[in-house]
Amino acid sequence: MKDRIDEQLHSRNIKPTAMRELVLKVLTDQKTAISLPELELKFEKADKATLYRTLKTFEENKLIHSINDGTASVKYALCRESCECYPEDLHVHFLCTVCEHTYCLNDIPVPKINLPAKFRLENVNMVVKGVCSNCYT
Amino acid sequence: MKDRIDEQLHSRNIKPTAMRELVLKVLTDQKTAISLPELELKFEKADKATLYRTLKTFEENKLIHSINDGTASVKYALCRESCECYPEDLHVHFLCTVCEHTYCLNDIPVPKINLPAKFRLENVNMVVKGVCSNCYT
DNA sequence: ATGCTGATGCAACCAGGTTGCAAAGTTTAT
DNA sequence: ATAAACTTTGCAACCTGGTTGCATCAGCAT
Ligand SMILES: [Mn+2]
Ligand SMILES: [Mn+2]
Ligand SMILES: [Zn+2]
Ligand SMILES: [Zn+2]
Repeated sequence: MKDRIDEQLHSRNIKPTAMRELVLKVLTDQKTAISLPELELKFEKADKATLYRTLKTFEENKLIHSINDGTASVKYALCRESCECYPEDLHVHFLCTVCEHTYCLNDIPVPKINLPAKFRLENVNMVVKGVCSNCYT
Repeated sequence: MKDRIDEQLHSRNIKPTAMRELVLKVLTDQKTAISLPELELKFEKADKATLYRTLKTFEENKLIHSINDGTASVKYALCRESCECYPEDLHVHFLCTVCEHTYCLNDIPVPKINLPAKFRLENVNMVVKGVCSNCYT
């Protein structure tokens, strides 16, 4: 288990500290994306700033990606093994208005957009809001 | 001028107060979307809470729509005359990473997405980040 | 004029995010 | 082995955008 975690960290050139292993473990166990405040709650006693910087490190090294779902807090989720966060790697996200969970729709790539002349695309954030299958009536 | 403004307010069932006229005037003159903090700066002396509530009223009545571009602050821009903010009315937004302006790409509708089974779509926020034509090198 | 309703202004508050700095831990050089 | 250099952590403080409670004010109906 720990081996697998450390391997993941190593593959993204992140030094495996105790804190980082714990955070990555939490992220791995998540089925939906998690925010910094939510992450704090996963620990008995953990420093917000450290978690914040851990997430930043993870994101900079493309171990995780951030999602702006329009709620108060940014969510984070693991990148796939092969992900380099290029526009063509991106997928759609889904925010359920009932359970408030944010899903990575890994199988749904962000559609290609034809921008006006002389607009250069670098990144895309596409979030669909609605009701998820768990909350479906 | 004022006639036009009041007409717009009236068409969305918003009582035309002095404050609202001023705010709508600012929004009309904007070429790019504007945030609450930016809106505050447009006035010599204006109350944040009032502006906040004005924007909320405008949004609830579909005179404006909000844009979550991933920056610290939510942006607002006028809806088109015919807009009812249904999913099929939505367009793509563009955040320039150089000038930091957020554009409504009114001519680019948000592409239709096929969600997984039993996911119901209610709304979509699609923001492209990159370099705009003004900042294009 | 009087009273009702909604809009405004002010102040205080809240939460997420961010930073400075010193202590602790790790790596590298001598 | 020891010291120096660098990285990570923990704590506290701070900033900012957003939000709310409440008293006052303006407009409209009676
Ligand atoms: Mn995702
Ligand atoms: Mn728009
Ligand atoms: Zn749900
Ligand atoms: Zn630009």
